Amino acid sequence: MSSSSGQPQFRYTQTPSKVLHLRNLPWECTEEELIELGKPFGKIVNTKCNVGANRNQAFVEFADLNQAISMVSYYASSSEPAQVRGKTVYIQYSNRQEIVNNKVSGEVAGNVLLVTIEGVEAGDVSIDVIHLVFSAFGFVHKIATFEKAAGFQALIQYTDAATASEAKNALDGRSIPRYLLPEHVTSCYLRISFSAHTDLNIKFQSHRSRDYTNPYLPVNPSAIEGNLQPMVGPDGKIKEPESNVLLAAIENMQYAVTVDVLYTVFSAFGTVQKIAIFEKNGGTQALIQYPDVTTAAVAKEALEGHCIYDGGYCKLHLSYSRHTDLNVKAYSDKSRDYTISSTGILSNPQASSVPSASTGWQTNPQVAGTSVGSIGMQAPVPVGQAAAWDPSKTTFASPAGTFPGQPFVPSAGAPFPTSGGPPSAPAGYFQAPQQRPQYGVQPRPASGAPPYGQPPGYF
DNA sequence: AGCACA
Repeated sequence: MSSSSGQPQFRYTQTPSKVLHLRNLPWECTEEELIELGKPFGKIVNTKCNVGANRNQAFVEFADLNQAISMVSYYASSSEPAQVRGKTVYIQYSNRQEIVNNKVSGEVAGNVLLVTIEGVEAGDVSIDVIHLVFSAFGFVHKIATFEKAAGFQALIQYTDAATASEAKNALDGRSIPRYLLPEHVTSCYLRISFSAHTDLNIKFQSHRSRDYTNPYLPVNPSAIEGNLQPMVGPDGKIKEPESNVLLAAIENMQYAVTVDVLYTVFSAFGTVQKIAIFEKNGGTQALIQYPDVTTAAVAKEALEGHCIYDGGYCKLHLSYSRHTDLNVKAYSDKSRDYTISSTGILSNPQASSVPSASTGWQTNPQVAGTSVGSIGMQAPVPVGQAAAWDPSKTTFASPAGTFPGQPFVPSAGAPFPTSGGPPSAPAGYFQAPQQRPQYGVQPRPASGAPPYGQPPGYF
């Protein structure tokens, strides 16, 4: 029955809805344009474009009813009509209270992108390359990569949906630049949709996932990076290749870090063959040699960013050295060679001449990009300071060799229990080892610290 | 210029 009387075809007094119905939109009006239009009035949580026979209608849904009311009210009394691309847009409340089943998942704009990288295997594109590519559009908060039936995929979290949309629009269907890819990769197309996620839960920094907002997130010890390709850093530079020798830059060195201390810390992961400590660029660095790359990699992953002492003291930044075999003095206050039979060392504890391990090392100044937080540790105790006190410490002007008879004990030379610690429990090694009571050493700054025997308040 | 499930 056609009713010309009765209900009006269109209601002019519509019940407000947080969903607005837009008409007379330009051809293929995008969601971004709708968001742009409605953004001044509130938060748009959903849209539906290209509605109607002419596909020139749309719905936008605000988070709050009052936001929709404010938009309708504004344009009801405005002399300037709402416009998209210069076309006047007519706005009214929708007769529904929410947009239902707006789009298939993947079309709803969100701040997290789901990126499928076609034509490659997981090992072909590093997370650093992904980070580099997607950082062009804004700060990338987090990345998680995984392999599914669809192929190699990555979730990339931006600050907001607008940034994610920009990246999606620019990169969807495009290929990662060839120079960022291994040579055998011929094509590498990105298929990008929106993820339903809003905040990724990254548990570890690893070769599969990153949280760039949380530098204190621990590195996953089991996530050793593959050695297939030279890794490209976030800045596009090639990372140093793996090595059995680690370069440790020691930051915030408030307490003395001696050969013995380093030996203890790094022995938790395997046999330490050689150690050399030296000054570089005003800071203290050390080279630690393991028998093999794997051990070094485990130690690097586990220790990077951790502090030898609680309170942020003596923070380690580890990278791979270019060295493979250190040429160090068997025993000095700055170096140790544990591969040499201990008997010979004992017989000649090197009483005279200034130790010179601080020179002659080509060192790699770059430190690993990821900085990770300290692990829980007890009060800063300058362990090892007594047994391996460094007399040539920068500001303390004591001539080398004048320190009386260091009770050096080789191999067991670390002044506290060493070795045998399972790599899975490096934390135990950061518990400040027991102090040697006979020395009565109290924690004190390494720089300018008096040797044992000096009273406190020496400065 | 006028309400969307497919």
